[in-house]
Amino acid sequence: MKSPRQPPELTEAEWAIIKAVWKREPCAAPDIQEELAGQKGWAYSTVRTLMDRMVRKGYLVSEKIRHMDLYRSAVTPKQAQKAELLYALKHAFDNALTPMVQRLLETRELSPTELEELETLIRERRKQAAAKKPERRQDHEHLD
Amino acid sequence: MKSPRQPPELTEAEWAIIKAVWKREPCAAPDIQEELAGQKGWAYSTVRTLMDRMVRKGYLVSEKIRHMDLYRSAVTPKQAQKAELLYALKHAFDNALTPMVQRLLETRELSPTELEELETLIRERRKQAAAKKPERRQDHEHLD
DNA sequence: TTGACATATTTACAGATGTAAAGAATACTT
DNA sequence: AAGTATTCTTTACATCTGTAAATATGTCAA
Repeated sequence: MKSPRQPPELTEAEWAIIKAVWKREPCAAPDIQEELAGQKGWAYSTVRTLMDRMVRKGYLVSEKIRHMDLYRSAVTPKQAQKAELLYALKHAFDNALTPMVQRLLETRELSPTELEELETLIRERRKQAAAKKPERRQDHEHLD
Repeated sequence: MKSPRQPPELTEAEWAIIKAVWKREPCAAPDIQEELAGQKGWAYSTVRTLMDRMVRKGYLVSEKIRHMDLYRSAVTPKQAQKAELLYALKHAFDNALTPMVQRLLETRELSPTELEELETLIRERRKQAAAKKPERRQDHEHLD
């Protein structure tokens, strides 16, 4: 037996699908087929199969409206992104966050703007952390 | 046909293997089997199969020394980490780096130390970038 | 040389994934 | 009502992954 990449752990094809769903939900399979026709050129049945499998996995939900199946996402972008990051963090970096960011910075040339954004990001965090210093953290707005 | 997650794109099992190889290379399959016996409890033949597949995929190389097969990694940790990051960056974040870091910061509670490390990291980068400002970038020590 | 080990090779098999054709059902148009 | 377009359902199949038993083969100690 295998432990399938925990909660949302998407494959490349699944990422394509769910991104299209996020963009147009609630939506029918043919919508997604069209949406992806350009990049993927998948046949309707392909898209459909993928979507139904994703329903079984809990990434999407579908409900039948008369003759049609309507799909919606069952995970938010946030959740899916987080899962992807956790996967990388765990396997490629043994959960060490700093090295991960470091490698990320080396991964491609950053524009001054990006660097600035990042610095601001971190500084904000630091301010926050400092502010709520005396608190027993563990539960914040982690409702995603 | 399918485009297999470009260059090094490792599965969970493969990550386990290659990390063990990095730790002990050059090494024989039984070494790795032992090394992972604890966490994974894989049979020798399992480890062996995985390793040989990884050779075919170009993640490892092996050479026969008399009666034994010696394995080495064919990709560096850096390369593998980078590939993993690129995968996440591309699929989960549409190549937008800042959002990725942002999500990463929300992904778990960061210690003040970590935050400080991160800030330093970015500041260093910024300094570098500023220094070599007038250069036509595109080619640095990106030999990984 | 004969076992006993250590190591390698072959073969298997279930489940996941990528991809889709063909056939069935429903709805829309004229 | 018949034909056409739309959507769904079934079935298929190759490849990849996780997992390993069984078998063979080379090595070394007695």
